[in-house]
Amino acid sequence: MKTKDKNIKTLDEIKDKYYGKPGTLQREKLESGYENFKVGALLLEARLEKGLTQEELAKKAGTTKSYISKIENNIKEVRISTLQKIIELGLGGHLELSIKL
Amino acid sequence: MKTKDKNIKTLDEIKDKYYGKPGTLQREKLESGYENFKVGALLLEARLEKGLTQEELAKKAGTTKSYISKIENNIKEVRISTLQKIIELGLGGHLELSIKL
DNA sequence: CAACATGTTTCACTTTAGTGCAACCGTTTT
DNA sequence: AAAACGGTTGCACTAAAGTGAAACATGTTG
Repeated sequence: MKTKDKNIKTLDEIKDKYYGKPGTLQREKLESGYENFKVGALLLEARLEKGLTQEELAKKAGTTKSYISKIENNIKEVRISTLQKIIELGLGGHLELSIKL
Repeated sequence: MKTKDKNIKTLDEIKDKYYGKPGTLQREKLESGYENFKVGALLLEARLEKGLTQEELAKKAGTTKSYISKIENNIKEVRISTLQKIIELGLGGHLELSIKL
């Protein structure tokens, strides 16, 4: 890829590559945050906004790029505390949770 | 306790009991959603708003009251997908996630 | 094309969430 | 004061997250 060039290498290009063109099922899921499918997309987007590679994020968060990859591709479920840790340490942000009834 | 009397047996009374009077450290953490401490409080509040007992929630969500108790008391970490399941099946609501950078 | 960067995948190993059940503790209720 | 209700705690089991490291795919750059 090559996302180092100051963040914006267009998030949409990334989405196209990872989730298909707009209109496809996967892309719709990404956009609407369907089920836990959202988790990977959420982290991916946040990471790209920070202009970090998986490896950089992993190092800061105290984990490995392979694990980050698995989260972003929704291959592994993730604990809330783990996601929080990655976001806080790796991205300097924080996770917000809320229950809508 | 006795929360069946049409939902509101004052949420604040519950908070007092579980997290101490306003001003204490635990209560502050609850109110401000500090770290993963928030997860238990979040579920507790949502459940009380629906006027359900742990057992009723557990049954709907397909789990046990002991597990619900452990989540509410932050004794066990919880996966995002698991929390989603409990909220959707048990409370008829949904979990919202967002990353603040 | 060779070297490099980024991300994916596999394998193996340790820890822990998820689950069930049973016993227990305080409060209410009868 | 015994039974019922709501919640907590303990133990044991198994499925999967969490972790590391290495190999691989692919695109990019010198």
